[in-house]
Amino acid sequence: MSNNFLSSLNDSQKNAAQHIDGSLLILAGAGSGKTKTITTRLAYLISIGIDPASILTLTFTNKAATEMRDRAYSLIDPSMVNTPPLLCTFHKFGLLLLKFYMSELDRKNNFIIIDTDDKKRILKSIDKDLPLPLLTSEISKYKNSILSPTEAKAAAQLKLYQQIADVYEKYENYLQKNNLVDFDDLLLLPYKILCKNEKLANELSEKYKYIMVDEYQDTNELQYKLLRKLCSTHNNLCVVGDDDQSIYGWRGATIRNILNFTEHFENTKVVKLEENYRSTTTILNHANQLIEHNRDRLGKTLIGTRVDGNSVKVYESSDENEETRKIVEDVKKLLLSGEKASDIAILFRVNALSRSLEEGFNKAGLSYKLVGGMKFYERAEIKDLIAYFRILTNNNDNFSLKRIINKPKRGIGKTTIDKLDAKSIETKKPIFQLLEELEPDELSQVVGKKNSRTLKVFMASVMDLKETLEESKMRFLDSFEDTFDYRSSYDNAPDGFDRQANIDEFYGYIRDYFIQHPHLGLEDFLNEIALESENSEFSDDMVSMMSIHASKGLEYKHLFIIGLEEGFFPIIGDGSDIEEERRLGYVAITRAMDNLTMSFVHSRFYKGKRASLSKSRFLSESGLIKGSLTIEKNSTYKKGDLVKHKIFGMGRVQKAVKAGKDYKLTINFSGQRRDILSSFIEKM
DNA sequence: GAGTCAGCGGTTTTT
DNA sequence: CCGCTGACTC
Repeated sequence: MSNNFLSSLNDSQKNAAQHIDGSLLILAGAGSGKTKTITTRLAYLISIGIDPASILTLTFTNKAATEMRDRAYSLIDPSMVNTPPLLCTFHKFGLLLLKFYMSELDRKNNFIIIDTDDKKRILKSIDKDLPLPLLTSEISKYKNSILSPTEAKAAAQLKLYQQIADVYEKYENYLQKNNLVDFDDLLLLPYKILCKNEKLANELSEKYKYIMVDEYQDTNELQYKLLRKLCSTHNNLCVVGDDDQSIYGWRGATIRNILNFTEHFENTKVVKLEENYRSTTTILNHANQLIEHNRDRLGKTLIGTRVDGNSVKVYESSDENEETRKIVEDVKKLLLSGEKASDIAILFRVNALSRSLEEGFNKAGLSYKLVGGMKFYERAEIKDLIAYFRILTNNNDNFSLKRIINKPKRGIGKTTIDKLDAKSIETKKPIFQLLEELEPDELSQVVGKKNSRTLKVFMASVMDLKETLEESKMRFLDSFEDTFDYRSSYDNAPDGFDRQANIDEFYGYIRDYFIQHPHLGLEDFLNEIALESENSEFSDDMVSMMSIHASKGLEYKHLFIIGLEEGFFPIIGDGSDIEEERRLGYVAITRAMDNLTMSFVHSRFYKGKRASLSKSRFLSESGLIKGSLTIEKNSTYKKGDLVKHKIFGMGRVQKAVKAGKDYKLTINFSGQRRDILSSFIEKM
């Protein structure tokens, strides 16, 4: 094996890559060669004789896992490696553990993974009055804080939260009964198993002696605890992340994991990767200025390695049409000058802002791709097929059965389903079993004669299909269509063409899977795709449009960020976190390599109304425009407000006394107290 | 049970 | 403005 893979690293990168034992925190700024560093470390560990099977690398997305695997394998001489190191997403790792050790929780390992949509449907069926977004997020929070329904109930003070805890309990029972597992369970259940069986926990910890985690700033409480268990015998945990790029707080990630890493794990070595190889120094300069306004950070400044450029522009437009016109013009010029469309991207904080852009691009005849729309597996027709396949592998899956019991339409409506549900609860048997076991006249008593006949015919087809599946999984797909005519049910639908194309693609995909994995069955396929979001191919040469969240990890030579207006970016109001908004701004700016254009408008048409807007504070904070003019001068101040002074920098208000139009403020500037009039202060 | 229409609410997204 | 939900009719 060649060891010269280290030679292309800079000193800090090398320092991190050659670290062997003990905990390591790599603070990797945007564009600082993060992936290169940890893939090199992986190769390095193997090159010095550490058993690849003892190295575990965890990522968040399949995309990151694939990219890392590719890059790591290109560094390793495959002939040296017997077992490749395990490199996968957190959830995939959880799934593997559950497949092996589910019995520790007295559950069978033929469970089915449900997605967010399934979860919502189940919750809705348990309680249709409580607001669904609250329910889903609260239950997720409970699970991520390892709170059982009983504990959640005990902790609930308000009636609302008692109700939520109640639904949580029913939801958990439902999952257990149907042997379903949600995404949170893929982390929670392994954790429970490791808590329950200490011997096993130690064995696993011994097995995975070297653990690496990517994007550590996006881990949640549960992931941290799981990691703790896994490192309990060695403390060889290497995490990579950037506290300034933590943008998933709203879905449970806790930035504290990375901020407190050195306290969580003893004798941590910290390596900062601050050299940025991506952007011009001008761009970096503005990114740095912006993020400086945050308080909760470890503190790190990106150092440019590229030349300074005249590379940042601000566009001011009266409305979104003018904004679009300017961008379309710029994009046209870039393309004419020979730039590749795939080197150009437009980012926005809110997906709704893509509309006027899309119109403008269409009018101008420019092709574009909108990243992150409806996912393949979220399409109704695909979900229907998955539901069909699920009931074939898991008879307990009432939920999937109900989804397809009337698809294609066979005259079974809500009332009938309700009756079956009631009977299912009464007899404590899954609907599938009822339909199978009850004699036709018994079933008639539940749902009526006509429905009974329909359902019996339906069941006979399902059972036939099950048999075919056992005999030959390849023949099964044809039999499926022959029996249920699912594809042809879209023959005359208005959007039938697209849907049938999706169905064909899906069938093709399954066939391919069966060919690739002759020893694996339908059940394996289902669990595989549950964790998979399609990686849209980046081969098309088109201009990309996407949310800032979707842009994470990507880079573009020419970047436009639109919608820099208060309310759109940053979003303000409850549930929004200004520091996280600012990190989003930082992520957005640091996607740009050569040219960056930031755009704001005076008014925008949104939610059916035209709203007048003021420019984003981020424009002044990043030093792109002279600020203060648009900052509200007569706003009120109170204790705890974050403020900024031209000379003294950022501080927090300790006391505010009204003095005429102004306030007299006592401000704490990093330990230094000063009294300053509010007219000299910018509110953050 | 299936199709139609008013009314409501509408950050960010991966697994 | 646009898409989804739920009440209402055939």
